[in-house]
Amino acid sequence: MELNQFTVIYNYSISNNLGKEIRIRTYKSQEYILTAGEEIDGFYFLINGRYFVSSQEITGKELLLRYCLPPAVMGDIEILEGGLIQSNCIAAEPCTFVFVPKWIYEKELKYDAVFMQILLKELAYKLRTCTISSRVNALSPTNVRLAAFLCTIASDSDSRASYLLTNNMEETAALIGTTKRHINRILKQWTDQEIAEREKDEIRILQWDKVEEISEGVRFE
Amino acid sequence: MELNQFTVIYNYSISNNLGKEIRIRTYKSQEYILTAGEEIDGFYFLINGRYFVSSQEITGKELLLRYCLPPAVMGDIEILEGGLIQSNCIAAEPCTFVFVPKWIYEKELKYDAVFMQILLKELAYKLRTCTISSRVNALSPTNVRLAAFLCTIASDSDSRASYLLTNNMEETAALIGTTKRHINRILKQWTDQEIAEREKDEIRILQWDKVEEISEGVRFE
DNA sequence: TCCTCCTCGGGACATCTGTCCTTTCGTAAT
DNA sequence: ATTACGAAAGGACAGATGTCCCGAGGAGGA
Repeated sequence: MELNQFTVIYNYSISNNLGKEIRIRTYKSQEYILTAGEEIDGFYFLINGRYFVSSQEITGKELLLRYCLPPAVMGDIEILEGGLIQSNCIAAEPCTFVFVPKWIYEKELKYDAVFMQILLKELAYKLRTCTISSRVNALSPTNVRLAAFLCTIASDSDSRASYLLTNNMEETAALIGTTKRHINRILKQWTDQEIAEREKDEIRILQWDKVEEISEGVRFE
Repeated sequence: MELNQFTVIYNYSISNNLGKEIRIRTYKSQEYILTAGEEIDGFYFLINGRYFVSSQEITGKELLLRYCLPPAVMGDIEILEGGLIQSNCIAAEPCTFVFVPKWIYEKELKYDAVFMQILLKELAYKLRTCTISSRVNALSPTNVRLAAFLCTIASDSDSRASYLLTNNMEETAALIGTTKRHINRILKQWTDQEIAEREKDEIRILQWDKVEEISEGVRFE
């Protein structure tokens, strides 16, 4: 898993006496890790926790782009293109990163095939999923997106029980490019049709086959 | 410009006697270069022409993702992630590519830092622009998107005369995630307000400052 | 010239979706 | 226990947007 990444960096750190330059950085839940518009200082390799990436319009509106689990890399676009930070990255739970300062990359890692392969895979993955969610958000109405979202998540983990927690609703809404209000509207329809039911602070899906059907086969992966 | 890419590949081709494996491939306007779901056979480096990339939903609906000018690379996601072709790539005008078979990449280029840097930059660029258009499409109403689109294009070339040709309308609509009908609706508003005017088969912007204003500062780059 | 076909602009309509606001409910402090 | 605050669900409304469709005009063939 994430050890691959760590291994590469670790090897470098000993073979080049750079161990003291590579740091572990930790963030509390909800803490901003990167802020759009600021200067990037290096690569961040997530080895523990979960963060989300959100992109902001000049107008202030915001779109949640994706959740990231280990292994994930922050800072790649910025360092490769030499620009400012593109998106806000916020810890969704306590997060631990291996931090590699930019100058180490410029001096050493830039010419390391293994390290570059890691970056390439990460970028290819991000680009593929970004393309998909862009397309899904643009083309499918919200109920399809919501169903597709649930099906996508459900195929990862397999506890097909209660995915939507009321707390997540706002984030879920942002992730599929809509509002909490509208999610509620759809959920109301579903509960009326007994596809789902509400409980204290969670929404339970009763008929996955219906949700599957609503999703029209659309997925986020 | 695109010679950088060609140079790397060219160097390899002589130093490794691979010249005969690297081919020039040409496509006619409107010809499919890559078709989603098929197997990828190598990298394609655009050295001449223009193509567009469109992504298709299972449902058949389609979203135009971007136009590509030289230098641009096709096949990166697929080869790096080892999957099938993700999107349709269609020549918008006659196109010339340098084609590098997959096995040459696997055997040689995979370990070449310069080649990998090219891929990294290309991927970073695509990811950045994909993120932006995803966000803009999701958050801004269509009139803002259209204005932003025009402003983005206008800042590239500088003939601020007649950007929207009636022929392009369908594509333009797909590119900003809407329908031709709706573009027409907006254009009607603009002509009523004398922001634009229609001519035979083109739309001329009369007041760029108004378009600028409508765009709310949103851009696709 | 006339007919046919095709495309384009735009009318009519339905519906999707966001915003604003009210009501309800639960929690925590007094 | 009571009160006050805040969060959540959902009603009402307006606006944005897609679909369907029709009439007009242009291009090409008979």
